[in-house]
Amino acid sequence: MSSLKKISLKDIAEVAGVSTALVSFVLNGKNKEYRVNEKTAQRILEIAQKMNYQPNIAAKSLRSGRTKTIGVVVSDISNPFFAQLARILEDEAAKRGYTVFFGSSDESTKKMDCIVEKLINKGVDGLIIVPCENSERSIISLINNNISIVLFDRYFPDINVSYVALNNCNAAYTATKYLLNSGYTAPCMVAYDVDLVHMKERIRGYKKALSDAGKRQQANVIFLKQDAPRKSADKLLPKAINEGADAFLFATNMIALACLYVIKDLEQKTVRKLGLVGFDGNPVFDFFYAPVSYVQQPIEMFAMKSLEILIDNMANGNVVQSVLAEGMLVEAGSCK
Amino acid sequence: MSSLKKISLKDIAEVAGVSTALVSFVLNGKNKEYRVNEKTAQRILEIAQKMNYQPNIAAKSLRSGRTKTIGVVVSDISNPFFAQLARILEDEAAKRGYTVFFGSSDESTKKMDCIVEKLINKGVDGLIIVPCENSERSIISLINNNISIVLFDRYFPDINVSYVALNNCNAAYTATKYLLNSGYTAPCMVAYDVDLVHMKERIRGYKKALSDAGKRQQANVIFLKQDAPRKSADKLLPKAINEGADAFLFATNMIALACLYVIKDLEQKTVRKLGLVGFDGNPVFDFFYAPVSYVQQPIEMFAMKSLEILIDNMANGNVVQSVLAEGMLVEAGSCK
DNA sequence: CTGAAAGCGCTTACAG
DNA sequence: CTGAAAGCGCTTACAG
Repeated sequence: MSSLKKISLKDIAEVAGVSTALVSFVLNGKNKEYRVNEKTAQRILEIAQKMNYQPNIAAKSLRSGRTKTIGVVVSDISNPFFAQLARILEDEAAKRGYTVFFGSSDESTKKMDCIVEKLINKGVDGLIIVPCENSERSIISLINNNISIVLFDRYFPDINVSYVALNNCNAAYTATKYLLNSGYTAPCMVAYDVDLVHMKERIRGYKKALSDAGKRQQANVIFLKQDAPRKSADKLLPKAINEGADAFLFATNMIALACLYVIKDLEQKTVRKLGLVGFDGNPVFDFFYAPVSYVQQPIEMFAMKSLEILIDNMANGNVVQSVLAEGMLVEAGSCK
Repeated sequence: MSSLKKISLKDIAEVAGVSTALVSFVLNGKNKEYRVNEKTAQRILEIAQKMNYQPNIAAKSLRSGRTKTIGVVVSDISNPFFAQLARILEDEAAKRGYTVFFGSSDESTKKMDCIVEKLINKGVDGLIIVPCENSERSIISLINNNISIVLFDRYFPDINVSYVALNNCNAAYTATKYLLNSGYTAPCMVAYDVDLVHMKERIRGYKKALSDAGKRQQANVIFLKQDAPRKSADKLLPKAINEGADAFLFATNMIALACLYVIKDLEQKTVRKLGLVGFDGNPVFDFFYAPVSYVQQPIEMFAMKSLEILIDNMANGNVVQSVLAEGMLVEAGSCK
């Protein structure tokens, strides 16, 4: 680090000829509260400025017990959806005086626990977590320890904790309805075989749309393995098409990508007839030879809301506040 | 945060009936060095374990002046190249007991300075920086303040500081040669109009390859605006093709993407004849109707090396160590 | 309106 | 081999 001796409160106090208490009051904007003499306050401020004072965060943290730091645990920071989230959180948190630590769980509860423990140990004031399958216990334990926390993207209906997520059921419903209205008769949903609400809800929306269209019997959900989506897609997609599927609803961006890799190698004339809708946009869609529509998530709003709720919780205690936002269907050129 | 009172050294000391000094020695693995009684050490360890002791990082930092934290400043964490880097750094740093803070400069020196200042203020032990245009002064000032730092992806030949980057000249040379060997006669390079070594070097490699092939005169570099690459590509690419360009070398992933958006709307038969090579892979390449080859950067190795050098510098003083790694050309199916 | 002092949890010379 | 104590830089009751 810097070899220049850092300026401390004491240095400023000496130059100003006052006590460190006074300097602390002034630099923390508490000069009114402690009725510091206006002129003295002014002088202290000027000196601090001139000496380019930077408070020692470690000392502040030790004293106050707060670090102005928050931890964010996502599935994988290199996944575009979460990379985008990271960027927005980074900027927004900075605006509010917070810094963010990121961690990737790879959808493993064990890793998630490990990262959360490290983050808490680092002294984060609160956590934004994308919980993975079977992580209910970990989340409950955090709540019991009175740690400020907001779940993101997914949540557990039985756990009373703040969350920010998409109204997945509605989004899938809209997407499916769109396919049906566009003339497709047998849309098939491609999902992950995981027990997480966002997935369940997307499937529920899909089924509900079919049901409302009098096609309850035709609901057809293909489940891919989360750790090898492409491999399962390789087998299952052609089979579904053979059995009459004329459209696909991809439950996540990664699923869409895996499936498009498979679909692009099928016969072009077959593919051109397919209706395709994904969750979250992707440049790849623009280059695919058949149009791909998608549900757009209001990710910026998600990021802001998560932060807002978390910061409010950290300041005023944990009051559960949740956001279930609507997605927006972005139609690709013309879908059929 | 947690409402449970955290366990401190003192708590352990009381239970063990020893002084906090002893506990500190043992828990920091300095029991040999301070010749702590073997049995006492064992007992302390057990008690610490049983009480689930977690050291207070703020106190440690305040005392030691180190935070076991490093700052990473990239152009934009949501750019896939840097998102990938982030993921690897996060994992590797954790293995070495470090945590990482990220910041995005948006290629602005002002933002870069601002982020760096915040990071230093947060007490990071060192920095990995992707320097932006005209940031020489900022880098020099960091060096003068004796801050451990490793430049990433780009560097300044005139500044004596550690860096980890691609051998850009060689990579561009190889890519251009590949195009020439594949039968293309007038490859054109598409670059950003910035004064950064990595860009200059890529252009130099391209020119050198042409020159070595006796085509020095045909060198043709198109410069896109970094803040609106697509817009400039819209004008300049068709013009280049009209003037005889039969292949393109895209200097970055973002440039490739912008150009492919433009190219895909051109006449198919024209495009199919084009030779296309980019820097860094991209799923989009797999879906483009013409094959796109690319130079692959050893990003994992980059991340490891940066960390290694930085950690070494932080421990043993700033000894300049640099890595200039070779890229690897990944040929798309068949290029022509 | 201001200062002296305690204390956050740790590490480490120093003394024995 | 072990303990008492200083001090990292800050905040904040407390006394005046």
